Amino acid sequence: MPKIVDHDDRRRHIAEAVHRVIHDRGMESVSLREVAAEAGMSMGAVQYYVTTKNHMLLLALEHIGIWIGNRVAAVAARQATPLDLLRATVLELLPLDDERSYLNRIGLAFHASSVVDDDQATAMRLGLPLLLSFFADQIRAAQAAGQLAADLDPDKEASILYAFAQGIVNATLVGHYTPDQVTALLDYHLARLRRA
Amino acid sequence: MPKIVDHDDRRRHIAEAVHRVIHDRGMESVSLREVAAEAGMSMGAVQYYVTTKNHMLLLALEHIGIWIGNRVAAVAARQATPLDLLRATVLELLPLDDERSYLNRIGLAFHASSVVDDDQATAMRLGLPLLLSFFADQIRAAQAAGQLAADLDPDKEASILYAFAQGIVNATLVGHYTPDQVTALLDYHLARLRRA
DNA sequence: TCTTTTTTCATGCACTCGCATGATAAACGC
DNA sequence: GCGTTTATCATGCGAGTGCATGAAAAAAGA
Repeated sequence: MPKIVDHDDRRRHIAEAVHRVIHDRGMESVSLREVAAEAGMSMGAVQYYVTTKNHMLLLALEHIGIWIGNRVAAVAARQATPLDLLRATVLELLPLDDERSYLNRIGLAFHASSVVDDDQATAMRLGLPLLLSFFADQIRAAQAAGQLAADLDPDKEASILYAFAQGIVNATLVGHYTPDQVTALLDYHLARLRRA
Repeated sequence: MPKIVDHDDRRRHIAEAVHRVIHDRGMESVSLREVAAEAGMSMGAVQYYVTTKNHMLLLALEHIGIWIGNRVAAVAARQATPLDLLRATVLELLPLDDERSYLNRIGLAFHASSVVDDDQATAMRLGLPLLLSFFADQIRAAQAAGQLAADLDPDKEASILYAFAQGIVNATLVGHYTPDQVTALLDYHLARLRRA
């Protein structure tokens, strides 16, 4: 039996190299050679695990989704009340520190790229309903616990909350908001939802 | 005296070709040759009006800003009350028909590109404060007219409204919302602002 | 017609791109 | 050791990249 390598590990290694290239030099700088150099392996080795450049990008997109999902799950496990959970989850999606900025830069790049690439768009849409229904569930729970006004439409509020977060991400990444302003905006909006 | 050409017209022609390339084939497909072909001129002619590829992109970005600004101004001139104006302006920014989708596709591409290019980011930030203060002014006017709750923070509401719009744009461009859903979400949010 | 100035164009250069190929290298049952 | 399978690598190919250059064309006053 021959040399055995952990393929998942290798793919993750490549995906992370793609992430760094996108973050540092932008989606336009992603090439097989550039990623190989960033990953510290030869271009041929990258090709062995990735059939095409598009495949490589899909891999990187998939890994971003998993990464964000894990972060959200980890934060969710730490919160007590539905409202805390909701707030913490939204904060987790915003570029409030280096790691979240890093994730959001890459996310925005893929967002734009997905507009033109159907496969990426399909992958992009995967996580969205999950997040929205998660938001809606927490809103419903918060209503049941008397933390949020009873007459709110949970699904619409979830969509608005997510859209708000995404819009803030866009604006912040081009340098328009500071983390403090972002947090203040979210809290202002959440405070509004407590009133009937 | 030699052949005289309207430079502004030529630049606009080039900028529009860039727009079409970005819309149809994505930011990655923008090249001097591709744009020249799209504009129906030789590559040398493009180079005569545009010193570098970056310059070409900045030109296209600038023209998008002007285009959107004109559309918003045109819509604004047509509305009666501050609240109608506010709603119509937000709707104007959303991808509710082909032309607005076209504009937003290009806008999103530049948004992502701006994260990595400082010059583009600077250009991108130009229009934002204008739009936000415009929103805030209309909110204040609507409050004065009794159309919106008096205890709203106009600046924060303006930021939230803009972020909401941008987030909806992102989600819609990857195929998540239909125009009807988008309009319903906006009206739901605006209705909330009427209550004290 | 000649000049002068503006505009256009074709072409060259050095480089990078995605992808394919064929030769090695590494690992381990036999 | 051998042989088989897995993994890695260097290299080549055609095409496309941004940018530079110098020649040609176009237009209108002299």
